Amino acid sequence: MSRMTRPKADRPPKTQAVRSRDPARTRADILSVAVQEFAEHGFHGARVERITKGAKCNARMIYHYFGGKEQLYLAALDSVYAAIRMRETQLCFGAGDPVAEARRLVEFTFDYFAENANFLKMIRNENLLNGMYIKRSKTIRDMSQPFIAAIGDLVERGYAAGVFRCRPDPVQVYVTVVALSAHHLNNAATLGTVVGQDLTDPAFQAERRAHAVAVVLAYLGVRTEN
Amino acid sequence: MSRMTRPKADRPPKTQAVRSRDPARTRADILSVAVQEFAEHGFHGARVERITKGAKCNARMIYHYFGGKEQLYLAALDSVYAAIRMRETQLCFGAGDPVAEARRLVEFTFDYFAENANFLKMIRNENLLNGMYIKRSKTIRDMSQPFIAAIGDLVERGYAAGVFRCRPDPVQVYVTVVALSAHHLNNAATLGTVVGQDLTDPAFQAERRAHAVAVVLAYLGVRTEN
DNA sequence: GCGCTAAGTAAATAAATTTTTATTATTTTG
DNA sequence: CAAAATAATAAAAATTTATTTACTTAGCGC
Repeated sequence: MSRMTRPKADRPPKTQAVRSRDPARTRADILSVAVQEFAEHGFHGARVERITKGAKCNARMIYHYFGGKEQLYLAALDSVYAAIRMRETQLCFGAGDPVAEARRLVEFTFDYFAENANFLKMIRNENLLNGMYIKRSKTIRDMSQPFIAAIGDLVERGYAAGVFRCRPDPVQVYVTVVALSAHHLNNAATLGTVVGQDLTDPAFQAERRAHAVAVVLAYLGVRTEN
Repeated sequence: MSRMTRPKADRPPKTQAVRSRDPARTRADILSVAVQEFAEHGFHGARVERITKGAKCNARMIYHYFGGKEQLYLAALDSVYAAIRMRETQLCFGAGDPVAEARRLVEFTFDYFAENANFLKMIRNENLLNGMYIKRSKTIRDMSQPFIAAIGDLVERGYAAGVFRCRPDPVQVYVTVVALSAHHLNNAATLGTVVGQDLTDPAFQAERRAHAVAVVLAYLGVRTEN
């Protein structure tokens, strides 16, 4: 009864932790949690309530900063693509031993997918939606062009040097590299059940990495007697 | 004339096409449409209303025959797995030229995925759900074991005969065959945007098929001078 | 300090989707 | 052929989920 700090007459004296005001941080928090949520559950499975819980903020903030669930999804998709684009520009292919470069190409792709699980998960969902949103994003469209061009160069150089024994379509090679690096992650649950192994196990992944490199090099006709 | 279909007095004389009673057909219709719906939109994106529309029946029927949306999803998943299991048992590997058999293995997998789009789509969604439901299905778990065992045999025979130059882990080979056959379909939307080609185009698919075979044979060390 | 703007909160609303209830009609069977 | 069983329908109810409204308050520039 005799509370020293008398609570508001018409409001329960909730000990609410008032979030300090920090627009940039709030926005970033929401986006970060949203990537996680959309990656984990897909667009339709994602719940804005879970996002607010995770970002420790109010649902209103999502509408304040992003406009709605859909726009938030788009922002999340853009953000994971921006991240990989940054990484891709860092490694510069073009010079050096074609065989070493080819190996590096596979290993980079493989490792990036393994380390950035959310990227593949976002993409898996985006494909479930038939690329509904990716088509809107101009920035995404032409981001991997240099990557594919680099593969084209690589193939030509390796063939000219006589270390590769074929000159395949760079697009096919690109798709193959990505497929070998991504499929076991994208389908870890079902494949794991079917083959009776845990595909997320580091030992399997290490084996898979070496296998992927071996497959690509063998296809290019590189001699690997060992 | 005594049986002139006189409309009920206390009910509007709606010209409703009364569905003839056929439990088996109704159930089958629902299941078939459900496979389509779940494949297209995933579990969370699927709408029971669309399923009833497609199956030309009432929502109540879904609960009548299956128990609910979740159980219907499980039935749909089982049904697509049952279909591929049936096909797999038909082609019997084991004898014959190892190289021809290996080629047949890749081509079968590739063609099955291409022709049965719903299978891959159901699986993609199931992985998005982290294999939540596949784990419950005992029948699915051990269905591909013979397939993998066949690959193991194939590898051994080919190696013994000297036509293969390595003896890889059958599981890795299996994952690779599936990856090469499935990834471009699973990611047609995003990959297509990124490489600027329509991956659903028959010409691309034909090229991809040949590529997949070439990659696997090259990896196994088969000489294909041509 | 003062007031204004925008960040933040709580709670209501609106919309959608799944699930049940109540009822009718058809087929099967004793 | 009557009665029981069950397939089918319409519509309501329950539930979940996204979005808005109305309001509060912190923090910044003056």
